[in-house]
Amino acid sequence: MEILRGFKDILPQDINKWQRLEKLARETLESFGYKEIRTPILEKTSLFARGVGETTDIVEKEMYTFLDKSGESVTLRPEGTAGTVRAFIDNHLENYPFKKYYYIGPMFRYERPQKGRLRQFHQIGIEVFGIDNPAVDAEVVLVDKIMLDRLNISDLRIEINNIGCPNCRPEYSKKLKEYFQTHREELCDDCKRRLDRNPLRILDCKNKTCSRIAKNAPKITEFVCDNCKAHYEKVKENLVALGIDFQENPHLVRGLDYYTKFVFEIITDKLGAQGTVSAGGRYDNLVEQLGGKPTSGIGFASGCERLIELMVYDEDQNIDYYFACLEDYTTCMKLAKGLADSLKRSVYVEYENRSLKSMMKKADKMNANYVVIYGENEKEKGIVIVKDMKRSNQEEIEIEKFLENEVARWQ
RNA sequence: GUGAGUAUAGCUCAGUUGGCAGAGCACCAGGUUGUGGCCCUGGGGGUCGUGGGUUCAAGUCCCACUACUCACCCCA
Repeated sequence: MEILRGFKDILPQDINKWQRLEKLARETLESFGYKEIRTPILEKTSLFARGVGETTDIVEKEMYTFLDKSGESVTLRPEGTAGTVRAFIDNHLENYPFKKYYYIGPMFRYERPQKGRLRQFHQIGIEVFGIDNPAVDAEVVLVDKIMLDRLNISDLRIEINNIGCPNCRPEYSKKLKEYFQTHREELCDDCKRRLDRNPLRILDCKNKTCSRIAKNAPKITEFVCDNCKAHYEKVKENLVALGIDFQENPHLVRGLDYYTKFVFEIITDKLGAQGTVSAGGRYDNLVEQLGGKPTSGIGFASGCERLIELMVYDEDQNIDYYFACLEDYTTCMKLAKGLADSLKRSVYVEYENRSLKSMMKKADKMNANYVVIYGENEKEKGIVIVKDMKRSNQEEIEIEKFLENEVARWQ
């Protein structure tokens, strides 16, 4: 039996990184008033088709979609926003005072695996509902940035852009199409296809000829409506006020249809081709599009696997007490129980019949702070030996005073 | 979906012009009687990714398949 392609076990050896990532992310997001929301991993296919966009690559060719036993088409979530919006509408969260949410969990996309790209991957994301104020756009970037700082991830750059709204983007899209149409023959095959479907994506093409042509393409800033323009300018002002460095990238576009106005990406060049660590933006029409009352929205999503590759930290895996039992396991268990239960210390009782030497070796490998030795000699004398592995010394303690003695040690 | 590279022990990898399957790390056991790290000695572990083919003989050469890695694409 082998694991599915593009899927990965997260092993005990690596779990410290994951738990640290989740802990620091939660602390950061909760300190800014975000509440966790947990939505199902499986949703109706139509949610993503309508939310993410029928013509996006995600919906067209990357979703894990199948029929359930009732014949309903269901899909493993490829991203977190659609489900969160659905939950917001379904549960009438517009009447709940907290409108800022975060999620952590697995997402699924059927893509060819490569560095920083898996078929099951994990995202940490936030969503803010019902706040039009451009100040909150800046807050979203700030929260993302602080989270990354706390994870000790550096050398990142923030790129932003204004991609307009349904009032102004179609006009820009049309102009862009006209422009690229005149260079049609020079474009790569992918871009020829994009010309009809989503000309904005040509701006993002890495093909040399395409990007050269794109350089002289009409700029979206010349077409955005006054509303979008004013919003974007305010976001920038707030970012500057918060001391967040950013670059404007007029070629930054998003692959999901729901984005409007302000979009951003946080990028590293340490991860090869998949350098986007975090990305997000505003989606002012999505709630309405999915059947809710007109409600604005903004959020971001971060790729956990990518964050983990970039996290810098000192690993410190250990246990507090290793119990080297030479015969009387019952007594060892009772002693260990006291430590774990009342003192909240991590304990490991050795149940394998090993030599003392091999137990000492194992305790060393587990990076135990203390080894409690209890064998025939100790039993006769009514004591236990507690060895301090870091200082390499040991003491004999009367068995009745053991817990008391250890309580004192940790005070 | 496309391209390139890789596939030998739990891990990282050697393996000459085809001729008995190797190292380091990890694991286990010893190095006097019940004490870790360093060192020394020994041990267990491999259908050489899978299936064909060439050959007296294939880890090695040929073909197919599969998986992994990176890149395209796409995105977090």
